[in-house]
Amino acid sequence: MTSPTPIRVVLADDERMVRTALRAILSAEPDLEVVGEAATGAEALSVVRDVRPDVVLMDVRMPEIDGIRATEQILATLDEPPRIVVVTTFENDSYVYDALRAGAAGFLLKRADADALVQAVRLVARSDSLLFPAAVRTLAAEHARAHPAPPAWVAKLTEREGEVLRHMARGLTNAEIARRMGVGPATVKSHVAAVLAKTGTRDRTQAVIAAYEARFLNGG
Amino acid sequence: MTSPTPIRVVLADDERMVRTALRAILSAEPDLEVVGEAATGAEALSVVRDVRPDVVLMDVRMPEIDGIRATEQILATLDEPPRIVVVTTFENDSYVYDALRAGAAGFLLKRADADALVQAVRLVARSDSLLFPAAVRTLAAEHARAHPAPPAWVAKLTEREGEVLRHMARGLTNAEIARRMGVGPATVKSHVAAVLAKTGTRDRTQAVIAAYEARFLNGG
DNA sequence: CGGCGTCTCCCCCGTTCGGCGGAGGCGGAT
DNA sequence: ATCCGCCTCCGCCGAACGGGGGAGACGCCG
Repeated sequence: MTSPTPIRVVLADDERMVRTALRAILSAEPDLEVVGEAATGAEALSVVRDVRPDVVLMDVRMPEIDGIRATEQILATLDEPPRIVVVTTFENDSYVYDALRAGAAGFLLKRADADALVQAVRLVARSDSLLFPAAVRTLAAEHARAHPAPPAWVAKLTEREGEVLRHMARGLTNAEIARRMGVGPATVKSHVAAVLAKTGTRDRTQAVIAAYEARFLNGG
Repeated sequence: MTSPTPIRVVLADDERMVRTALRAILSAEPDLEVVGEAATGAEALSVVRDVRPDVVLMDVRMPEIDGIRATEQILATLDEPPRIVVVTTFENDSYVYDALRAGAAGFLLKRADADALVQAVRLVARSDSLLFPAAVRTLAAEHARAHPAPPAWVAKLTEREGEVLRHMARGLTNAEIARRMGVGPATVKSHVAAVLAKTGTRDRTQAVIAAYEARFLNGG
């Protein structure tokens, strides 16, 4: 059942102890072979280019180039790139998203036990026919589309104008906004006019549209 | 390295041949044991309740109760539920999302080779410390928020009313909408009134808000 | 001190909007 | 043949809206 040629693995982590531990775990398996190590993202790039491994265990936090960027560059520059498993200590969500978007084949926590580690390596080496393959990428892409950079006018709104826009985006009239904010209707009119000017819109409807497009509303 | 007690697996698929094939593959591994089979979602539920497996390979399409619902119910009703791997022929995105949302531990294509299959079973049995665990759930949750069920009023809008609402949501006035649609302003007024009535809103701004909240606009 | 931005409020004016009721034509369903 | 839904349009009215211009108060900063 064991394949004739072992799975060639490169370890990229700035801490020597981590590399040593990983090497010890992987070397105990006859079908796995650690063929290189790197302590920085840049080093990882050149090592991978030289030894052409099947799998890379890539730490996120590393000097010079972090693991995410190293992953991107490896996948972008090599013809038949290795499968890359991003390794980190904490399951920071944005790391996971970044790793997915960068094209990593998997995401592994350092607290994972030895058995999970070796099975992860075998798994990613075997291709992505398993466990949320391509679809996970589309999820990550969707996540990226869901968090675009906000337009410039958002920062230019004063606090009061922002409040008014929020109320406008809830469908309130000027009079209602005035009541809720404890000011006169004329004041609200002024704020609305300022909002229209800064958003480059001509009426409250267009302003609300702009607010939605800019994802100006936090809840919703 | 092999654990003393084998991993207990239940197969749920309405096609006998698939079950036989899976059983053949899994039985060849000393650390895996097929302890039950089910041909329907309902059957899967009772079998799992009886034999208490570690892992369930669950087909999506099944009579009576589909695999997704069966997964939901198993996870909801059992105290220490098994890890469930959803199996299907095509990598339909919505299936993947549904599986994730239902709480499945993995997603497997039927075209996956035997080795990938057994490693998948071993992997999910070993817990989710690996390959996009909890974070994948949050992604799925985000996807669910991004694609909620549209409100009832969407279906009740006539074609013309829908067009008008789209134009309203682009910030056009009644007169502009009338020009673009090649009708009189009075006609647009009628359509707008109908839209307001059916959406339960009192002015165009609130209607546009409703359109955005309902994701009535396809692009954007 | 003197500008500057912000928040507050005022008046006037024309436009737009939304609510009301009505009407005719057209096509599908019963 | 009749009803019903949809699309098309009409007039009238009050309310809300947006533009214009202005003004006083406050605080910040150079």
